This record gives sequence, C-alpha cells and structure tokens, in this order.
Amino acid sequence: MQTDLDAFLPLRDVVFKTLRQAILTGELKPGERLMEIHLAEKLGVSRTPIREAIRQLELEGLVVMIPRRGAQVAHITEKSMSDVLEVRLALDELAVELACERITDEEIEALREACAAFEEAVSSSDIHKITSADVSFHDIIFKASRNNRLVQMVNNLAEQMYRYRFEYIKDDSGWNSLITEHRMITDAIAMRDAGLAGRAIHVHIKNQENSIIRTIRREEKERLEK
Amino acid sequence: MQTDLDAFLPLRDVVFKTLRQAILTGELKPGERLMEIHLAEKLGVSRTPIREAIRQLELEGLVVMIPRRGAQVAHITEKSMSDVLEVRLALDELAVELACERITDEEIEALREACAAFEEAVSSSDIHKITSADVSFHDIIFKASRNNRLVQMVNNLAEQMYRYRFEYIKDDSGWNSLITEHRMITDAIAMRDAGLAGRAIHVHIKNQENSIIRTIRREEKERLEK
DNA sequence: CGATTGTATATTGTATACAGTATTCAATGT
DNA sequence: ACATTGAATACTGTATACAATATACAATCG
Repeated sequence: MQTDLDAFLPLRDVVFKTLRQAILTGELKPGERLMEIHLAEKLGVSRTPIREAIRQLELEGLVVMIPRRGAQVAHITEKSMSDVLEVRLALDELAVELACERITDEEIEALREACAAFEEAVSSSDIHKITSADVSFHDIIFKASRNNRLVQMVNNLAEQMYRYRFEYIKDDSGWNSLITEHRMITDAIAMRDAGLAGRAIHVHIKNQENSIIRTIRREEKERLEK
Repeated sequence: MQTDLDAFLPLRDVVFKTLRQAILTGELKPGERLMEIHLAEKLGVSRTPIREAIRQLELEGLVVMIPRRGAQVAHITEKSMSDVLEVRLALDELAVELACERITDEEIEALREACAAFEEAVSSSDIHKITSADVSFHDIIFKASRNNRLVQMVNNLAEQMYRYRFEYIKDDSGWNSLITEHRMITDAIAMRDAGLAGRAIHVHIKNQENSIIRTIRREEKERLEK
C-alpha cells in the first residue's frame, strides 16, 4: 500500500505531497496563508518539515513567499496561466518531435493501446478513468522523448493546470474531438512524422488552453461580482 | 553595494547563492558531499539555513539528495547536458518568436545597443566583459517575450551551462561568428520576422551546444585516463 | 581465513527554544 | 475627529538539542 511506503519517506516529502494535493484540489484556496505552527499542529509534525515542504512548493510555483510574512497559496491569474500554457505548448511540441525520432516499435504499440484505452474510458463516461487514461497516453510520449529533464519540466507545468483539468474534462462536448486529436497524434508518431505530430499536439493543447482560459475568465468574473 | 543588500536577505538565500556559486565555479566538485555541520561551521550559520539552501539546490538540479546520506554535487554527464540543451533550444526559439510579436520599438533600440556593446566587448578581448555583454543581450530578448515563467525556466537551464560558459567564451576562434549570429538575431527581431529569428537563434544555440559537448567529452576522457 | 554480527561514530531527520520583526490596536496628543 | 506613536502579539528566522539510522571497523564464530 502506498501509505506504508509513505511511512518511509522523510516527513518533508509527506507534508509536501499533502500540501500540494490540498492546493491542487482547492482545499487551500489562492491567497490563503500557510502558517507554520498551524500546519504543524494540524499535521502532527514540527515546523521543520513544514518549512522545507513550503520551500519546495515555492520552487514549484504553487505558493509565493513574502519576506517575514510567510507563504500564501499563489493566485492564478489569466496572465500567469497563459504564460504556463505558452511554455507548455512549446515543450509538448518538442516532446512529440523527439518521440518521433526515438520511440521504439514496442512503445508505438503501447501508444496505440493507450489511445484505444482512452476511447474506452470516454465511452464509460467515468471522469476519473478518462483523466487517468489521458495521463497514461501522454506519459508514453514523454518517456519516448528520452529526455528526463524535459519530462520533469513538463510535469511541473502540467501541475499548474491540474486545478483546471477536471473542469476541462468534465465538459463532455469536447470528448469526441479529444479522441480524434489523440488518434491524429498517435498516427503521426507511428509514422514518425515530426512535423505532422507537432501540428497535431499543437491543436490538442490549444483546445485545452481555450477551455482553461474560459474557466479562469468565468471565475474572475464571479469574484468581481461578489 | 551588493553585500549590504545581502545583509537584508534571509540567510538561506545567502547560503544558497554562496553554494550555487561554489558549484558553478567548480569549487565544489561533482560527487562531493555537502555535509550540513561542516558547511554550517564554515559559513558561520546554523544547520537550518544550510538545509533550506540545499533543498533549493536540489530543485534546481545542482545537487542530488540521497536519503539519510545527504546531498552531493550533481554529476554532469553528456546525456544530462544534452537533455538540458535540447530543452533550452526549444525555449530560446519560443522566446525570440514571442519577442518578435511583443517587443517595443524602445526595446528594439536597446537590443541594437546591446548588440553593439557586445561587439565592443569582443574587441576589448576582456572575457568578463564579453560574458556580461552576452547575458545583457539575451536578457533583453527574454524580457521582450513578456512571459515571466519562460524567463524563469530559461534562467534555470542557463545555470546548468554556466560551468561551461567560460570555456566556451574563452575560445576566441568563435568570437566573430558570435557577432554575426547576434547581428542576425537582432535584425530578425527588428523586422519582427519570427521564422527568421527562430532559425538564427537555433544556429546560435547549436554552436554553443557543440562547443559545450566537446568540452564535456574532453573532460570525461581525461577522467578515464586518470 | 572469511563471513557475520555488534558497536561506535558520524550524519541526517525532527523537535523545540529563542530572537527579531512586522502587524494591529489602542492611547494620547493635536 | 484624526493622526501618530508605542506596546502587545503573532509570526517568521535562526540556533540548538535530541532521535534515528547508516556506515565503518573490529571482534567473534564457523
């Protein structure tokens, strides 16, 4: 079980994962202050692991530090998100282009299976299943890029979008186009056509971008109306 | 003065900068262990800021953590560096393309001046002057991309190359081509021709890449001969 | 002689104590 | 009534003490 494995992790990592999860799920809201003593009591540890976890969250961009005032959950603005998406698009294009050069035949087969599994997940209409199938699909591509640094950076950026991923997937009007996009990407990579694959992933990410930006605009509007 | 400003920074940041500098200059060699008590005594602070600085270095990829054994300076392999360079190339291309769209006329003027200043620095043959003129030149482009996340990520990647930057610049045979490349980039951006600028920066980074990879190969060879 | 286990030591992981500073609110003076 | 100042408070920043564990070396057993 995972919880048993966690018992062997340093507390700072446990705290880090806990806090990250809380931020990504919205349990800790943007602007909310992270007070060390309070968190330490709540999680039943001392301040030291809390501090170290907060430092990591800062580097990941999930919290911002104000000197002598501590950390608070980072606000997501339309600008900051479009900055993230702009970079993510470039890195995703790089990943598929590299994957076209370096992917093995076995991995192409795995990609086809993941593509089919995604379609099956969509037909089940199970949101959780769909998101995890989507992650699996893209993970195969990232791994096939054979560039660990790239994988790490894309994962970090993807994290920034997680708060909105659910909203995006929830909207079932886009499911069919998601399937089409995944198929195009899969075929392009299988043909090892880097240009085609790049354009396909471009469309794919842009569609997500539009959806996420729409959601943020709606949220900002609601905030102003209050 | 900068040292005065440092006095107002948290100790963890001072320690972080100190250790980073030591790693980048080679004072702390790859594989060398970073022992908290030892560093604390050496820098005259307690273990707490040392630990927090090490966590940051870990996230930057300059040290690797081994559980219950502490941190050691990350080894640079040809593979890890080519991973970095591959991503950097993509982000640099993105930066110039965005800059073409978003740069102001004032910034174009500043870019031209920085380009001229670089040429002057080269004619002075002062390595330090050349490197800082080079950084200034590229900084203008990054800022003109109007994407803070991108700037942050490129800076992080550039850091990984600093250990080799000196070696690269030292070789005066490439200086003239550097000037030509800078001019091409400047002109392309001034014309707001994203395609041309992208190709120009591509050549520029690739040349650096070749030089750095050559240096690493030489180093690895020397290590094996010992 | 080799392997295995035990113990000492060094080092990280965690908790807590102490210091310094920013914020808040009230009191006082204008 | 408003501004300004000062003290109380709450929090972060830093240091240190304590606990747990990995490593190295030595002693003992097969």
